[in-house]
Amino acid sequence: MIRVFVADDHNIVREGLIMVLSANEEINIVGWADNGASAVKQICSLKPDVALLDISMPEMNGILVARAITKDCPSVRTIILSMYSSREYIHQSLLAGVSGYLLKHSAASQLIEAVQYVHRGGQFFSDAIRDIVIELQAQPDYVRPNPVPELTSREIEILKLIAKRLTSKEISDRLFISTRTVEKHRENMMNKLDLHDVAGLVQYALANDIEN
Amino acid sequence: MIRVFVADDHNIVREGLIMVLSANEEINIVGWADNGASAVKQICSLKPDVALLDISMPEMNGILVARAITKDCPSVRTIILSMYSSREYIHQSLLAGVSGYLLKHSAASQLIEAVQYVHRGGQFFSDAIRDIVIELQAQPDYVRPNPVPELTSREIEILKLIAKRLTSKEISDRLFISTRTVEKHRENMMNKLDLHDVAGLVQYALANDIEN
DNA sequence: TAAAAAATACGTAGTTCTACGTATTGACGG
DNA sequence: CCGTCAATACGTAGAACTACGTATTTTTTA
Repeated sequence: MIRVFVADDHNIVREGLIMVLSANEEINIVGWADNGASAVKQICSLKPDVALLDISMPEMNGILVARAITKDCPSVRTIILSMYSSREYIHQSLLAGVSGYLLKHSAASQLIEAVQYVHRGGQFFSDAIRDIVIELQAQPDYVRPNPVPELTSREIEILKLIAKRLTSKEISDRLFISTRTVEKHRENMMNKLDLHDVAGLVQYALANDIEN
Repeated sequence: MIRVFVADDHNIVREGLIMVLSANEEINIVGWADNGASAVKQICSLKPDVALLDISMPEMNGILVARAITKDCPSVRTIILSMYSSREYIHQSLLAGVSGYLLKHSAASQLIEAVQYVHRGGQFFSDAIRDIVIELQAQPDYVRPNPVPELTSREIEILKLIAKRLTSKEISDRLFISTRTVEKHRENMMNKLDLHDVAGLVQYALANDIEN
């Protein structure tokens, strides 16, 4: 039996994943989570063989979860499950020590295959991203465990408003701080994330469930 | 038996949805599609009772599919399944004549419930969006079947570049046209879509699979 | 308690975008 | 052949953002 943990904040999607996985008699779902923090906590106590992690989750994204798992309970192998094949995500995932990266576009059979393969000690990547993985692993700086840039709570607060399309002026009015301060936070965030415009910040916010 | 059709381009997600739905003995999955165009074609020939439509799909997004279904085979009831609760999506969906709008955050049980409820002739909306629905339906202009704004091919071409974060200048250099022309296209798109900044355009592009 | 990080604020300069216009050309349909 | 639409281009004005700075206060942490 392969003991599997599933973390995805979209309930419908997660329950579907569990159904698909459970249909295979070799797989046993030992737990699930709908947010990153809870995933880390549970995974470290349940010690599943394989943890399937969605990237976009509240509290802590899947890549950060993988990083924490790799550090604190390296016996658990992690597979990232994502909608996006962005180079940056793949890079960060590799640095976080994942054993696989699957796209939600992949067939369900690949999901099973990936779990089995990774459980046997292999690495599994969707076709579409295999090339990128190889390329990244060949890079000399591959080892650099470039920490996923952390935003401060104030920055996140402001990012939420930016994601709602408020202007710096509107944000400063709402938070009773100066426009220049908002702009500075904006600037700091862009520096941390290596972004250069609002659209980038908004996308980052959406990709990391920084909303509401 | 309720005959259900599922359209979602993420294979893993779709197969999961089918598993979840099939587990209910009242529901029978009669078909599926991984893109909007194929969905329309199949739905109109299969005539399921209920069609579950993801918004973000290649070729044609779920809202456009719903619109086509409402027009060509109104006996089929449609439910939108989306990650986002954006006011605009909800508005467009209502105008497209959908019978329900579910968030992927909802529990799988809600999915079943929604299918059953809609099949019985009701409308089903996730909690988080019910308020918005009510508010929108109360608006005097609710009936206005504001056609989903169509972008011209040139506009889409430019939108792709905007989504890649090129500035108007960079785009104009690449397409050998004037910066002012690019800005005009930008302006026209924003008018059509009722958006007011780049981030909105980028999001629209992503939501409608206008990429690559 | 001393050092580091976070939040605050301001300056200046330049770039980019947004929102109003107008206008010409070519293509297509009626 | 006329009207409409798409694509092109330009003007002007102002708003908003980006990218460099510096600096003070508070909070957190080592």
